[in-house]
Amino acid sequence: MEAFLAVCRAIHPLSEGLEAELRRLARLETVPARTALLEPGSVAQRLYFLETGLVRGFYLKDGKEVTSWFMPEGHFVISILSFFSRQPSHEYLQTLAECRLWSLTHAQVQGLYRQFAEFNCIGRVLTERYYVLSEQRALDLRMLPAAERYARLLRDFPGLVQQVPLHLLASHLGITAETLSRLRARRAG
Amino acid sequence: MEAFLAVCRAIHPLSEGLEAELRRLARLETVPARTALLEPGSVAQRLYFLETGLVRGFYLKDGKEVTSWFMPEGHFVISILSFFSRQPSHEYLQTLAECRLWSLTHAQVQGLYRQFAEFNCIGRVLTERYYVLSEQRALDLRMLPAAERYARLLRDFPGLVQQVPLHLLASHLGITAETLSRLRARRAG
DNA sequence: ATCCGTTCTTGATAAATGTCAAGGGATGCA
DNA sequence: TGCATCCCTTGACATTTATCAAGAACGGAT
Repeated sequence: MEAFLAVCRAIHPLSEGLEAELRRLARLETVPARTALLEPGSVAQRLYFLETGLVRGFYLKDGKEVTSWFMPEGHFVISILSFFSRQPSHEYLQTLAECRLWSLTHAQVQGLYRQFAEFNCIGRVLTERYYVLSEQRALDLRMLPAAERYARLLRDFPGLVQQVPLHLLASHLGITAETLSRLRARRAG
Repeated sequence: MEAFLAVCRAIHPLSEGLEAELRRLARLETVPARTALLEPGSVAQRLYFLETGLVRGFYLKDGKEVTSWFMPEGHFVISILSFFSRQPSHEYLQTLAECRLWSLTHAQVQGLYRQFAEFNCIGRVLTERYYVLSEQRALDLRMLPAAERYARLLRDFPGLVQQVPLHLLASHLGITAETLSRLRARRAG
């Protein structure tokens, strides 16, 4: 809870009322690895803050899983498309390790926006921040060769290679597990 | 100007003070086709609202232009990465037709956020909205075959094919002009 | 200790797409 | 009118990556 509040506070001071509401509304849950936080067909109802653990988002393409992102602890976790557009998701959210999660419902978040003007500033800055990360990911996927994308993933998420199986990394990089395996063999990395 | 204000008003009512400031600060310019609004190396200083015309964003990859997006009239136009992260851009913004543009500097936008709490709500909702569009684009690029991406581009931007040369469309779809040409020959579209 | 499933690697082959090159057709300008 | 340029198409070929298949290495469960 403190980590979550600290992220908000770093953007804009929290009024007493807002902090109290956040503490009152936020729900804590601890879930084991390989738990689904969201499944296709349902509308994303909760905004999660990942205190500890690791989460990924993925889609199915021709029956196979394509990992769209990984999110480490200290970050917010949602399906952007479903949570913001209020449409049924095509995306899965899944824990990759035991996770400690704080969450608010979509309705609660909207209520906080109405009740506390300052919360709009926090929401705006957070949205901008994750938008930038998302654009950078999309750009990398588009502009860099697979080997370089792998190198950056290693740089940006050291330890991820130890935590998740290779085929998840491969699908995130936009290549098959076989291609990634050969890539590593060539570069001895 | 009215189109710009209408988009804002549809999200949150504008106080007299905010509307007056927007009218006072916003700068109008009319520029011919093929004008650069942003070039690599400089930090994006302005947030544009495109009243009429057509704009694209593109990068250079191995010396060749890769179009990352097109934006039609009635929309906001910025380099997300440069404007939000305040880093020198790698992206070009370029008009594809004569454009009528209203714009605010980054400093002006930040000032409005500080001065008018309601503006944070507008900024938040707009950021969410474009974030969703960006995610959907990235997802399409990743999950759909090239032919389907082309079909959707035709659907989402009817008229674009008449306005811009084929190789711009191709690079936006993530394929070469030759491949797109063959694709159209096969499907007779 | 053994069995079983998962992960990772490697090889052979196929499919998709890129690259290079050439040519036709439209457009604008001298 | 003629020329230059740009746009689009098509062909031949190279390259990249996927697909299919097999097997080795590892760990957990019984």
